[in-house]
Amino acid sequence: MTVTLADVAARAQVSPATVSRVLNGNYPVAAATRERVLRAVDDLDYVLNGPASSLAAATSDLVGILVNDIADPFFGIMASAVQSEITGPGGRAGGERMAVVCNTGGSPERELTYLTLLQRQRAAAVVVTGGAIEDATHAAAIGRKLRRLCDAGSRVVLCGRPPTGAAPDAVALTFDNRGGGRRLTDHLIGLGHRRIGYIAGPTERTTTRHRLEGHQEALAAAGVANDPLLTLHGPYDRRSGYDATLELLRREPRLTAVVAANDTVALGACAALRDRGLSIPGDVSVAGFDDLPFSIDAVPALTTVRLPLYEAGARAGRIATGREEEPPGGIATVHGELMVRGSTGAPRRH
Amino acid sequence: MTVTLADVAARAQVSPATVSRVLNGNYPVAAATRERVLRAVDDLDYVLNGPASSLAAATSDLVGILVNDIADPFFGIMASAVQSEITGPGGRAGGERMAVVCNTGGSPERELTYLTLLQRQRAAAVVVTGGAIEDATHAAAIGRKLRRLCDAGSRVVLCGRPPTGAAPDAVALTFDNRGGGRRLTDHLIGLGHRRIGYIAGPTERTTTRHRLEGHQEALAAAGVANDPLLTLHGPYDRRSGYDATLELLRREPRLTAVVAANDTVALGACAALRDRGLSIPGDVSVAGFDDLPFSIDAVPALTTVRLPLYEAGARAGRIATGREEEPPGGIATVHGELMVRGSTGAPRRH
DNA sequence: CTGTTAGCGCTTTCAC
DNA sequence: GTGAAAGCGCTAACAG
Repeated sequence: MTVTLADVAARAQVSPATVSRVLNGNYPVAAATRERVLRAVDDLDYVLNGPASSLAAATSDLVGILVNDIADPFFGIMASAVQSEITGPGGRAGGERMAVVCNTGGSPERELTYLTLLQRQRAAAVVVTGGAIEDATHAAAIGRKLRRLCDAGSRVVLCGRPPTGAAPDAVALTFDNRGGGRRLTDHLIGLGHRRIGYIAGPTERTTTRHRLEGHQEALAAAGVANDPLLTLHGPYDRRSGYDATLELLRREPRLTAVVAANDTVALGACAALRDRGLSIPGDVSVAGFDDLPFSIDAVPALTTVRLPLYEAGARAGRIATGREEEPPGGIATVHGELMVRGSTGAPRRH
Repeated sequence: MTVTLADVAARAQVSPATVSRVLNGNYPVAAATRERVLRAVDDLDYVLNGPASSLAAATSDLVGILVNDIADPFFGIMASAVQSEITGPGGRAGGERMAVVCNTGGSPERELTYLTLLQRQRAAAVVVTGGAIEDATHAAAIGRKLRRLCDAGSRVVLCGRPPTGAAPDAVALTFDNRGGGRRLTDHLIGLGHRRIGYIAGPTERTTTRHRLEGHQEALAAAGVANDPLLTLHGPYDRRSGYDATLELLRREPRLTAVVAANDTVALGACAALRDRGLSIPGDVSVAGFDDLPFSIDAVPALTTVRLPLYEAGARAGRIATGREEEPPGGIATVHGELMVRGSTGAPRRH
């Protein structure tokens, strides 16, 4: 029924081994023979059987990419970058590696499931993006899984996630969330703000904690009291920013600035302020994090911390496929850049 | 070295066949035996070898999703929806199917490459999202490839792309781009606009053509001349909207409205108008297409055509995995909804 | 440079 | 309800 490598061999009048060698291009074959084989492949519309090939060779051309939410450009950009870098020479079968993008929804269970599935597929590499869950049990389980993946021969790269002690072989490209958060709030304090609301991400995530810690560090350094009432937690979505902003306004009418966990949340904050008839930054300044493409189009344009998501993803992809050397110690920190734009300004006078 | 099914069988004191049956859960096995096997699996940290399993069973649990640009929420939303629906009962090995998201960058070559790769992996299903290239040669090549995939047993679903004559077995969920474009321009004409610029997408794509045709249909119906100078083509990005808007303003100073090929392009148009000191919609109205999440946060909020991307993707995922019946004739049209918001209004008086 | 020969680890009839 | 055995289609030594 379906045409196999043996059929191609028969038609090209060579042995199956030769066909395999031509297809994988990793072994010297006479030009004439190669021609004949290639023609036979073409004539028969032959397509290599991936599972059979992976089984025999004990590796696959699949590269897993774990993301929290593929519909969020934060992850989309990284995934796209990883993918653009994993193709090319180095793999089997013409270097055509395939990206398997897995949507975990931020759930540790799904994260584990996908890691198992990738191990099952004998993935050549796995890139895990985004912050980690801080729950000790889950963290340990995921660490163990990552280590098993490494042991099984998959390369593991964390992109935007702190290193896991449990998986020492995994390379980590960590975002400097703390430093970025620090600089952002430093900027606001420099403008004269003192009553600053903070809309944090979901609890129990490293990204959330680090950004928040940076914020608090800045407050402390400036001698500004850290009023716990001014910090709210919520998911990384617009709604959370909207609701939290209204709540902050209720709790502290003298609020002059809102720092959001990321740009999407900041957009929600802006919407809430507009709906309340408050001007940005005249009445309240707003700042985000990440510098996603839409942030420049907010009105006024969003002050934020630019994370080089594409560059980080690309690097992760290269490391995952052995096209770039690992950073020393297997860990590299990726820094963000403060982008001061129209959404922040001096606080209003009373 | 690595633990195999035979190891599990030995430890559970059963035959490999039995272990396989337990793992696949598609065959009666005594409860006690199952328990023993499951324990052995756990004890040994056994993970099924996917390639071996796929080879023996002649199918895989991989579902391919082709997108033009994973960093674009338009595709991210559909991909996420497809993925959320492909897991669950029906597949082998506990129903855990894996999504393979492939970024084609809109290039027909890459599209073909990925389809081949998916065929090589013996993908259980393939969902192709986004508009098709209109070039006859490429269209035919892709049609042939899709048909071969169908023949090889993969289910093929087109999501947001017109049906391909070449692959009659493929199910198509088509977006009503023409109708949406028509309603959008009808709306502007209803407001009194006559000099309307149109920033179309890249040439040679069905999505571009259909949206544009809808626009022209509306002009014709209202007896408004279709000035070819007022239609510009460009990629689906912000930059294109920005540049094209400046060009339109140059070509036609009396311009009172700009219709963009999608929301991202519309955002670029808004930016250009702002930079020129023109107010929206006071001086110029702007409309987009798709209703991506950020569109509501544009200032003023963007008038656009909402496409139910998530719903369409979810349906595609269900059909791809046999959890929902195909639409009659294998074709269904997905309609958009006109969302009138602040970015469109009556034209200014001269 | 090319052919021969064993498997890779699993599924699946076919018996029992 | 369970086991034995025969491949699935390919790759990788090993010869030549």
